[in-house]
Amino acid sequence: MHYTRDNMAGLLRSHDINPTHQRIEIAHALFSRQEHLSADQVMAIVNTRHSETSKATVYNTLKLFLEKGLVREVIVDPSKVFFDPNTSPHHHIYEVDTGKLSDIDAEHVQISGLPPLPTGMVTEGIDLIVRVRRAS
Amino acid sequence: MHYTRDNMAGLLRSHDINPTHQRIEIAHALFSRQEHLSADQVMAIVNTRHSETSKATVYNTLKLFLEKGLVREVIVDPSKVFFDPNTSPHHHIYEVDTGKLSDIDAEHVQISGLPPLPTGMVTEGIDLIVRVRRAS
DNA sequence: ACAGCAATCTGGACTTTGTCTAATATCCGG
DNA sequence: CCGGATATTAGACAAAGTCCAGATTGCTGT
Repeated sequence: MHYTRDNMAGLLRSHDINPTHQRIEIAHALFSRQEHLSADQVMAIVNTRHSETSKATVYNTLKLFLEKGLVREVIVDPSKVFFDPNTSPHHHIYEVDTGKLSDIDAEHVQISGLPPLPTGMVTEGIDLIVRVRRAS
Repeated sequence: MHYTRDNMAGLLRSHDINPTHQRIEIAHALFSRQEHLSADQVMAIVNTRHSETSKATVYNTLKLFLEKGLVREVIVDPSKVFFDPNTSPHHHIYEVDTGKLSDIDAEHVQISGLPPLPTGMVTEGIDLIVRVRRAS
């Protein structure tokens, strides 16, 4: 299945998002690349094409996608948030010197021995980040 | 053992840090509380006392402490970095609605099944963050 | 077609966190 | 007490993100 703009409209609708021109472009930027992009990068990509999309819209749209479960937020760099079109359970490897971020499939990763949560709390998600750097 | 300012001087020296007045105050803020503090919070605490410490010094000092292994950085909130005086291996629970951050001792937590690292890479650290919220 | 209305988009001002710089202050050895 | 290295400072700056009031878009019913 390819990530055409038409398919993006369907994807948005299936997540209860009104598929506007700008939203389709932003979704396309994320899904056609299958990469982790910052808001900045999304804006740059979307604005190399014909139509201009404002900063406010990029941020609003990414937040909307997040709420609707279309993308995931990855917080590894203190200076910017990355948005991840892969919402299946997985973890991340972060190369601290280059900023490169890649996925680890959660399928074979086992985390055991976590203490019980405080009462009345539910888990929203577990983020596992392996920070690596080039051996010196 | 109490976290007096005198003991802070020793702690700093043992980490190869010249114990100046400002550095002692900042270390004291972190270690006497044993809490996760942001740069902002550190500055607020340090400046309620007699002496004023500039923003630049607070940031410089926290970065220095980080390099010297005196504190650890915790990246869970896109808008600010927390500094953790606990450098022993441990993980974190983050309450997404309140911003409260607490420790999970790593002793009994087992993480298995991680894939091999790309060649030439070494692990700098593994961050495990359990994001929780009040059940609704 | 088109008036009315809700949803969306926009530029730009604003906030916050953090960095940088050049000048000043402090400390220490001789 | 001089001189150099180390530390601190105020304030300008940068980057990410938020907010708002006004303009656009795209339905809906007639």
